[in-house]
Amino acid sequence: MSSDQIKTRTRILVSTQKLLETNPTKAVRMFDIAKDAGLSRQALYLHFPTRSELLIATTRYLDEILNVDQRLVPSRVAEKGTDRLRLYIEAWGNYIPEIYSVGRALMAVQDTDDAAKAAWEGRMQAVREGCLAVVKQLKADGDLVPELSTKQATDVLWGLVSVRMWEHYIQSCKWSQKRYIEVTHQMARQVLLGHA
Amino acid sequence: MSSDQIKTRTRILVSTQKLLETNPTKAVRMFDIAKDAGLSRQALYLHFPTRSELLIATTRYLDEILNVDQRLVPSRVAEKGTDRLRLYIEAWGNYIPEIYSVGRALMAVQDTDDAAKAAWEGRMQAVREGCLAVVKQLKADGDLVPELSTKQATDVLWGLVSVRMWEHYIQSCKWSQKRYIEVTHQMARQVLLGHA
DNA sequence: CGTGTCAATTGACACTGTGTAAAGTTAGGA
DNA sequence: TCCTAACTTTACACAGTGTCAATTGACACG
Repeated sequence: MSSDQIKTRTRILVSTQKLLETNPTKAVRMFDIAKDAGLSRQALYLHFPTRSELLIATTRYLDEILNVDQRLVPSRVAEKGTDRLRLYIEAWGNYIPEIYSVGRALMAVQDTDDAAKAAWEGRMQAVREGCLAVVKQLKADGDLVPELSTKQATDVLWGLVSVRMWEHYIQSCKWSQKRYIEVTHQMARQVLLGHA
Repeated sequence: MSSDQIKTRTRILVSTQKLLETNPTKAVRMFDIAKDAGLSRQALYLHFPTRSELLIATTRYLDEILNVDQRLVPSRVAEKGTDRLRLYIEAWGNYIPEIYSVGRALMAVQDTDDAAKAAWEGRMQAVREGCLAVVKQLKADGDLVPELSTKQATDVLWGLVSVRMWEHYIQSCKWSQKRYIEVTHQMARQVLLGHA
């Protein structure tokens, strides 16, 4: 009974992710998701109160099955700040493409839905925490360029690793994921450490 | 007759800009614009075929009355590449806040409207041209860091001065416009020239 | 003075997509 | 056998965009 409910719910989440992934251009409607998950549009509302909540749940689900936390462990345990910086950019930067489709949909509804806005901002705030930790360690190591305050440095790094920047390099500039990581790392070093 | 038509059209454009500016949070509907411009919602369609076209026309109108081209002249006539870089960042970076409200609305409909997408991308492509010109001059001066190709350097500068980055620093990080310009300039120097 | 034209109005309607509501179906478990 | 949970079908409310037809009011021209 309960395990069956979980199955349907999961099926919906999987369908949502899949459709967002495969239709980067067209809008994915509740109807499309329902069809793909094999139930009626109305039945979706038995599991998720609104489209926004469904999108939010899908990002959470992705975070879970893709193991964000675990991916960030290597950077967190690095001893040197510079290593931590590199590992953080690699981990998060390589995670972005996996959540981008859903993230994009979530960003799109932020203007019309407060819950979606809060969810996405919370998500991004967590990224900022990661940046802050990196910056603090760089500072402790005496590697942080003196002109930048901790807040400024964090905000700068946060911007460099933002989803929008990834979007810019990958979509608008057609860079490879590999180059994106390299250049972002290079830029972060140059700006935060004052040299390559 | 004709001048009267132009007046109404302009009134609509002004209302559109004004409403987008004053309601950064809420969606501005055709009804709202019509009310503000003092005519019926349907009458808007006598001047603009769709909401997207209205938004596009509004950005063009803004470009015109705010004199983008003229603002970019100083950077274009600079003799040294480094001066050109600074002047470009100042001119464009200080222009962004003036078009942001409309640009934001235009970005928001890109998923659903191809014309809007093309218009905005064209707009951004023009910015890229500006970046390219800056990079070429830096390279001609021998000031460009050797690791970056012209394309790479252009894409990087393009990203640094993108509307999304401005949004990030001004909205998410609550930076002042002044600091935004300073830090962006600093970052551009560091990344493109290899030093501050 | 009448006529034509043009901007705009009013009222009605089609369409899309989200979300709600009610009544009925089906399968499994006590 | 009865109950319950999950789901279905049908129907509808609502918002917002875009279309259409008939009408009005002003103004210019001969």
